[in-house]
Amino acid sequence: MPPIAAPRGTNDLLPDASSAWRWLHETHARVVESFGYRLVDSPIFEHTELFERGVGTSTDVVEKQMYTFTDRGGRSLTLRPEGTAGVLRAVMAGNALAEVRPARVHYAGPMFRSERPQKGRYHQFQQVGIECIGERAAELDVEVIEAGWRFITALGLADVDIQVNSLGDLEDRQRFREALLAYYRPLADRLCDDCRRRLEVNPLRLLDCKRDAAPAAAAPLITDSLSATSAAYFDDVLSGLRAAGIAATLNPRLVRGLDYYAHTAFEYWHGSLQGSQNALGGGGRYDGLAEVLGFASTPATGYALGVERLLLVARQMATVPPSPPACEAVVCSVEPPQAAIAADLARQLREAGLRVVLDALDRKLDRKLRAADRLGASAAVIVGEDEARDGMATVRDLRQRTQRRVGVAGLVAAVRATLASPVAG
RNA sequence: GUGGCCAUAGCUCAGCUGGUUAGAGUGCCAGGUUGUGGCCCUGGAGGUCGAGGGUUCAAAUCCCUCUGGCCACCCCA
Repeated sequence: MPPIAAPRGTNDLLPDASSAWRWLHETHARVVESFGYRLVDSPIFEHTELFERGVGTSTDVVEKQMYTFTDRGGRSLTLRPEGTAGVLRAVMAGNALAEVRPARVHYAGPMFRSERPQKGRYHQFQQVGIECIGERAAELDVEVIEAGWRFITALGLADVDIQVNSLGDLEDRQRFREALLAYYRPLADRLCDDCRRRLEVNPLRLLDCKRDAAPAAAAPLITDSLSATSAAYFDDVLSGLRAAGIAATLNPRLVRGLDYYAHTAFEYWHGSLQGSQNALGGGGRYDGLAEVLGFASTPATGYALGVERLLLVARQMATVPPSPPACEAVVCSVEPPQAAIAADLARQLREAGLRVVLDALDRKLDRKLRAADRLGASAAVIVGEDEARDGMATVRDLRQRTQRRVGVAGLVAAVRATLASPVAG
């Protein structure tokens, strides 16, 4: 019988990988908390309706990418395909806005989409994100874009390309959609299959056809359809970005098709990401979402970033810090009779706050010291027959290859001193 | 969901147009005499060649199906 494999499109995080993840999550929390964002967590599954309404029934995500199941009460539940809808629901349901407005929250966790897996795209993937809920103001859009940019920069990823656009409000977009259709309909015969489908389903997507860029070149731009108010709002965002010293590329073809999106839309691009996965993540203003979910109309803005993609680039750029060693010290017995003493010394060191591995296995000391090396320990505590008899322990500095014998009472101090000693070479 | 490439030891890979007991490096375990490591030497364990079926005297090698990975597209993080 073949061993059971991991399900398709999932990843196991073994220790080296998970330390990279911890680094990323801690960096994200540190950066966005410096902007006053606080951590929230919402369920990994929700009522299917939340995503049908919150992501949009006609989108691919909802049409064919959701992991949906029926629970024992006959309710339809879905593993979350994205974070915003659930976090917004949680914040609104918890009435957090009654306390502080806007509410600034961040989150991190797994999302699920059953798309064909590829590098940087999985069935279960992780996102980190922030949401700023409760006010419509250009400066908040700028704040969100800046926070994401600072985070990516803190990971050591240079050359991030921020793409921004404005989708205007609902009326602007309606007007634009008509202009777009008026332009594209006469060209229908010359469009690729995908684009003919987009013409019906999601006209805004026509603009970034990858097969034939020619039709889009002369197409109308949303920026030309913006009302004076919307245009002014967008100008405020752009000048805010400039004032914050953030270089952003104006991209009039950057779109989001859903009705509850409004005004600012943006993506973080990185040159080393190829083809269809050029974005590290993106975000924008979604003033209409709360209402769609049945809550009081509430403006909001936020971003979501793909952890696998960030790490893909970080590994490529070699900015991921090395995994910390498993422990600081290894306690080795020399022969089986000293095993109990060694275990006791290990316990004392742990109680003093050190990270300690006990090696009381029945094998030769040289193997134990070699294993201690591989664990990355800086110190070894050796207990043999002599030490046991005299109530002593040998504390060895594995980096400097020096050692001294100390009384058991002075062990913690001696190990601490060894760990604090400078690394040779 | 559509199309293409791929799948050999824990890891990285070799194995010519089908031919006997499938190899290397690395890692792992052990030994190089008495309780001292990152190097070196020696030995050992570990693979039903992704799974199932077919062609053949003979399949890791050819054919089909499935599973998984990668790439392009759709879409997205």
